[in-house]
Amino acid sequence: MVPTGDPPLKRESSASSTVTMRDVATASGFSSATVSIVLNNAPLARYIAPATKKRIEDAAKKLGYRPNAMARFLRSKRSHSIGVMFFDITDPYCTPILRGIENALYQSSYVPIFADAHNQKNRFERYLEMLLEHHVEALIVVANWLLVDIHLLADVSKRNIPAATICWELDGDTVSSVMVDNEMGGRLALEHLYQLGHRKIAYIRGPKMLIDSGPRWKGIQKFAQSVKLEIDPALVTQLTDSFDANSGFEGGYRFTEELLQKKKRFTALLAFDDLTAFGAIRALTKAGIKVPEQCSVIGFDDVPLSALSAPSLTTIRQPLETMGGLAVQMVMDSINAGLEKRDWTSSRQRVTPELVIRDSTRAASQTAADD
Amino acid sequence: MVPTGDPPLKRESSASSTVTMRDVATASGFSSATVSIVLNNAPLARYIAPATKKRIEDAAKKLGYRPNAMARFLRSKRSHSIGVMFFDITDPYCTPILRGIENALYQSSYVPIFADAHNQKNRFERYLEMLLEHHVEALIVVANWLLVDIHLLADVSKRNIPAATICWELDGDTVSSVMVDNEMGGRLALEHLYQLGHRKIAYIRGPKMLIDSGPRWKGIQKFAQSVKLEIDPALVTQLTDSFDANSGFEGGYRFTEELLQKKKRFTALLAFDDLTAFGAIRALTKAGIKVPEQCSVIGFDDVPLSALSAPSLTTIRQPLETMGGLAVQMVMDSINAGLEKRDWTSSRQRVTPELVIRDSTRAASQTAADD
DNA sequence: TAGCTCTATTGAAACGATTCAATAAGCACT
DNA sequence: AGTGCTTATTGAATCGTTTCAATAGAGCTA
Repeated sequence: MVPTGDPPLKRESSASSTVTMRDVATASGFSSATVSIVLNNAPLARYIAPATKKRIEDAAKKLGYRPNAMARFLRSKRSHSIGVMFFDITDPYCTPILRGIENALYQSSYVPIFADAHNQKNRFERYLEMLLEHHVEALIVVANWLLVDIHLLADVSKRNIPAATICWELDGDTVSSVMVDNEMGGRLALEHLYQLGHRKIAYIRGPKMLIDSGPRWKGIQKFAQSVKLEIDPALVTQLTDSFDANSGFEGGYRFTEELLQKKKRFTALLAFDDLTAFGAIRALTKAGIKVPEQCSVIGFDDVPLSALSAPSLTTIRQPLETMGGLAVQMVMDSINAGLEKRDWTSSRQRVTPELVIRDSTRAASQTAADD
Repeated sequence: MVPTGDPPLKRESSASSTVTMRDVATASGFSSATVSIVLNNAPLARYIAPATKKRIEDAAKKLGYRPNAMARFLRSKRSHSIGVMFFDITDPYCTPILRGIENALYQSSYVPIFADAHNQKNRFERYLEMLLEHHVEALIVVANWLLVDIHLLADVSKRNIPAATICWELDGDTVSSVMVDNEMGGRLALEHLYQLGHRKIAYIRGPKMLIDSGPRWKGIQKFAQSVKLEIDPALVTQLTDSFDANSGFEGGYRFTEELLQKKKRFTALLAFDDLTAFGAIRALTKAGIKVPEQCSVIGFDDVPLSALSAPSLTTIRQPLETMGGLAVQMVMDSINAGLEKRDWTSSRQRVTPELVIRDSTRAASQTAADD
C-alpha cells in the first residue's frame, strides 16, 4: 500500500535462517572482525570510524542479527548464565528470593538456569553436573535445608566458579553467603511479645539440623535474660529434623497440641517460622482458642501468605528479595574480579530482620486469661 | 597410605584446567572422532569394538571429562535448554507449575532458563530476545495475566521454536497450550455449594481480561439453570482488570465489603480464585461473619496456601504440577518431531479440575440464617 | 580374484563468534 | 627521509565439539 523504496519481498522476513555475523559483514561491506568489534563495543572500537560503526549497526538491525550465544561463549569463555539452585522451591519463602535473584540478573543481562534439588543429595549432585556442563559463570545456592557441602566446595572452587549461598553458610572461605541476623530476629520476636505484656510464652524451636535454629533461640534467651523473663522449659518444644518443607506446618500443629495437653497456660506462642505458626494457629483454633483474642502467635520469615492468612500473621521479616539481589551482587563482583584478574575474597553478609506487626498478636491485657 | 599403581600426584587433581575431548582421545589412544562417537552413543557406535568403548569410557571417567555444552551446541544446534517464562512468579499458583516443568525437564536432562516478565510487556520482549540468543530449543510461557501475542507468535514460529502456553491460549495453531477445563470447574464449585443446601449465593467473577473468567462463569450459569437456581444479580460482582497478581486478594476484600453493604443476605460465596476467596474471608471476618459457620466460601486453583490457611479453603483444584509436566511433554514431542523431520501439529490440552473439600464450606442447615 | 558387505577407526571440515598480530595510511617530529 | 605515533581495518587462528566422507582390513560370495 504505502510506496517505499524497499523491495517488496525481502529475504530476511521470510526465511527462518539464522543471520550470522558474516552476513552482517558482507551486507555492510566490512570484515567480520570489524563487525565483532563494533557490535561488542570492544576496546578496539575506539579506532573505528563513526561512519563505519553506523553502517554496521544499521546492517545488523536491518537483518535482525542476533549473536549466537554459544559461539560467543566458546571463544570468550563467558556463558552469560548463572546457576540458581534451590533445595526446595516448594517452600513459600523461596519465591521472593527467586524474584530478587532474577531481577538482579536481569539488570546485568544474565540469565538464570533454574535447578531444584527436591532436597535430595543425588539430585543436587546431578544438577551441579548439568550446571557445570552448561558452564554457568557462577552458582547461587538457596539452601533452606541441609546440604552436603563437600562436593559443592570441591567441584565449584576447583573450577574457579564463584558461588554464594543464601540462608546457609559453609566452612572455609571459598563460598560467599547471605543470611539474616537470626539472633537479632529472635530477640525482636520475643521483645514484641514482651512489650505487649506477655509473660507466659510457649516456644516452638527450629529443628537441630537447621542452621537458623541455634542463633534464633540464642537471641530469644539473651533477651529473656536481659529482662529477667523466665522461660518455662515445660513450654518449650523443638521441631524434629525432616526433609519435607511442609513439615513446619505439621510440626507446628503437633507440638502445639502437645503443649495444650500439658495444661500449662500460655498467652502467646513464638514459632520458629511462619509455617510453624500456621500449624500452631490451626491447632489452637481447633482447640477452641482464638488467635489473637486468647493467644498471640508470632512467626518468622514473612512468607507471602502471612499477609493473606486470617488472621494475618505478625512475624519477623527476612528481606528475602533483597537477599537474592545481594547474592547476585556478590557473585557478579567475583566474576568481574576474575575477569580483571583482581583478587577477591568471599564475604559473609548479614541482613537485618524487621518486625512486622499484623493481626495475630495483641496486648496481654486484652487476652482472656483462662481457657 | 594405601599403595596403588597410580602415580602419587596426578595432573587432573590439582589443575583447574578444563579436560577436553582431545585429552580423553590422547589418554585412551584413539582419535577424538571415536571418543565423540562412543561418549554420545552415536549411531556409528554400533561399529566400535567393545574393548575400545571401555577404554575410552574409563579414560573419560579418570580424567573427569565433562563435555563443553557450548561447543557441542555450536556444532549440533542443540542447547539442551528450554526457556520458561512466567508472567508473574509472585502469583502463588506459579510455584507448582514451575515444579512440574522443572521435574519433567530433569527427566530429559534438559535445563530450564528462567524468566519472569513482571507483567511488563517490554520485559517480556527483552527476555524473549535473551532466550533466543541463548538458543533455547523450546519455550514455555505461563501466562496468568494478559500478554501481547503478536510478537511471541511471530518471533517464535519464524524460528521454528516449539512453544507452549500454560493457562492461556493463542489464536492460530502454531502454539500448543494446556488449560484447566474452566467450565467444568465452575460447575463443580456451584454444585458443591448447591448440594450443601446453599441457595443464596454471592459471586465474585473474574476480571474480563482473564481468559478463565468467561468459561468459569458459564459453567456456573449452566449448572444454575440445570437445577433452576436463580442467580441474583445483586449478589454478583466482578473483579476489575489489573496487572497486579495481588489484586485478587484486594478485589475479593473490596467486593465482599460491597456485597455486605447491600444488606442482601447470602449463606455462601463463590470466589473467582483462591486469592479472591482469602480477601473475601478477610472481609467477612472483619464484619463479624464467621467462616464457615455463618457463610461458606469456595475458591478456585488450590494454591499451596489454601491448605494452610485458617480455615483451610474448600476449592476447585487445578492439577498445576501435572500441567507443567504436560507442557514439557508437548514441546519435547515437538522438538523430537523436528529432529526426525516428522510432521507435528500443536495441540490444546484440557485437564480436569477437582473439588477439594476443606473447612471453609459447610451445609446450609448448619449455617446461621441471620447476620 | 574381483566384488561386496561389515566392522572399526579417523582426518578434516564445519559451527559462529572473538582476538591477536599484521597491514597500511596519514601526520608530525627531528 | 627516517622514525614513531595514531587511526582504521582485516586475515587467520582459535574455542571444543560433531559428523561426513574416507580408509582399510576381513570375511563372504560367485
